Order: sequence, then structure tokens, then C-alpha cells
Amino acid sequence: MMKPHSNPATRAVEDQVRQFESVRTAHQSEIVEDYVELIADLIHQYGSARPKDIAERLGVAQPTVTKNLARLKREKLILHEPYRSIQLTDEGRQLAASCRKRHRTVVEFLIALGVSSEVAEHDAEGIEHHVSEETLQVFEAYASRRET
Amino acid sequence: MMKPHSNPATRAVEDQVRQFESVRTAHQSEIVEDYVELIADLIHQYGSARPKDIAERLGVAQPTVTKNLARLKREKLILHEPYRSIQLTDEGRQLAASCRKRHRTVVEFLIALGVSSEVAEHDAEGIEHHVSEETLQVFEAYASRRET
DNA sequence: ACAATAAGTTAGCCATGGCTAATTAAGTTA
DNA sequence: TAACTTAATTAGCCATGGCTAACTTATTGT
Repeated sequence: MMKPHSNPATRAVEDQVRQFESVRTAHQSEIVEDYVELIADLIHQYGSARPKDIAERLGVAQPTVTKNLARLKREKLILHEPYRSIQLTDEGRQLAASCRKRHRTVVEFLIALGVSSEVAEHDAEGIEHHVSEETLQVFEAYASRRET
Repeated sequence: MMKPHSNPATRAVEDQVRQFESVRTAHQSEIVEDYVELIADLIHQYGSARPKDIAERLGVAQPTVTKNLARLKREKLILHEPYRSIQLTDEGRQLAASCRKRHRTVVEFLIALGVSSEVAEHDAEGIEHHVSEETLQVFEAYASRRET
């Protein structure tokens, strides 16, 4: 037992490593994307986005939001002075728009496939961050082919 | 500005909260699932799974693996005495089997849909942890309808 | 205008999942 | 068998993203 496992498929292993790394990286951007998308939604709905609202929507405590907003600010996606309202930068707005689009594409795709709309919404929330450009295009093609 | 945002769609908000929570929960099980699946693979390929191999496949350092194995052990998915080989419990084997099946279903579905096999493999790694039972069945139906 | 309420922030805790450096155990070979 | 090499573990660090409690700032209403 414990023989020195040979390396029969180094290439495949390296690919797999890259995959796992890329999933870990995706997790890092998930929060950022969720926040930006949500902020855009809130601004659209209410004219402004408050930490309180974000906390409620995400189901987390307010200080958690404050902490995460610091990151968005660091990444220049929002403008935010203490006790003042949150604004999206151009870059933030752009990211929000593409997240929103991607989210809707995934939802519509799942629905077109036959998934119930509640489950489609639910699964899309998790799936959207892990869909590559290629797959997204396939999804889009499928959904639009189906709806027309 | 800063008017007390009314609650126009409490139900929808609660649903969204549950969605975000469930994504956070899914992230917690991701590592567990990835490890168990990988351990099963290694045992199948080499007859045993060593921390070294796991570290290599995941692209992380060995101590990281040691740490995470403690969690799998705590959750009774593996048997592992220090410096000894890793074994899956019945529960672990069961989980590994269902993860493997789900993984393959997602990959095959994406391929059937027209995604290239490399990208399908890559995206499946991220997507698989966020697919509900309902969606999985739809995927399976689509793939098997397509291949026969 | 000022007291009460609501929102936001700060400080400081916890768990997780990365890491490196140092140690210990096991396996191999001269 | 003794020395060397490889694998595994331990200790201890860092960042992230949760949390509560306490405090500060804004807003509202009398």
C-alpha cells in the first residue's frame, strides 16, 4: 500500500487544478456581483440603495453589509461616504447591467427548458456565477429559439 | 431622499432571502462534496487516496487538505487515522456516488446542449453544487432524449 | 428645536479555508 | 540497520464573511 502513485495523466490533472482554482476565484466575485446587482435593483425600485435594504434582501446583519461595501468601494464599483447614500460608479453600473443580463438569461433558459419559475429563480442565483461566456451564449440561443 | 422605503413585495423579498441563504449553505457543502468525490476517484484509480494526491488535484497545499479532512472525519464521511490511508464510510461512499452522478449529468447535459467538452467540464465544476433536484431531472431528461 | 427613533458604523468576536515553516512519521535504499 | 527521502501533521499566520453589542449620526415628530 502507499505505493508512489504514478502520474498517468498530468495534463488532465493540471486542467482539473485550473478548474478548481477558477471556482475558488468565482466565489470571490460572487459577493461583489450580488451586491452590485442588488444595489442597481434598489436604486431602480426606490431611487436609492441603503445598507438596511441590502441587509434585508440578503438576509444578513447590517454590519456585514457595511464591511462588504468597503470592498466594493475599494474596487471602485460604488461611491459611498459614511452615513450617505450609495451610488454606483460607471464601472459598477456596467457590472450590474451585465450581471442582470446574465441572471435573466439563466432564468429564462431554465424556464424554457421546463424548470418551474420558482426553482429557476433559485437555481439561477447559484448557477449564474459559474457560467462561462460560451455556455451563456448557448443558453441564450436555446431560450430565444424556444420563445419565438 | 432617504424616505422609508415601503415594503411592496414582502413575499418576494423573503423568497430572495431564502435563495441567498441557500447559496451560502451550498458553498459550505461544496468543499465536502469535492473532497469526497475526489477521494472516491483516487481510490478507484490508485487503490488509495493520499492527502498528497488530493492536494495536487485541487491545487492546494497539503496542510490545507489535512485541515479539511478533519471536517470530513467530523461529519463521518471518511475514516482516517494520522499517517494512515483515507477510507470512505458508507455514507461517504453514498455521497460520492451521488456527486459523481450529478457531475456527469451536468457535463452530459451541457455537451448535449452544444457546449464544448472542455468548457462543459469546467462549468460543471461550478454549477453542479447549485442545481436542485428538479433541475437535475430536467437536465437528465434532455441529455438522454438527445443521445438516443 | 429637541427628544425619540431609526439607520449606519465601529470594535471585536467566531469559523472557514487558504498559506509557510517546522516537526514527526513512514518508506526506501545503501 | 541507519541514513535519507518523502509524506503528513502541527503551529501559527492572513483574509473573508458571518455575527452581536455599543456607539454615532440622521431623520422624524411633537
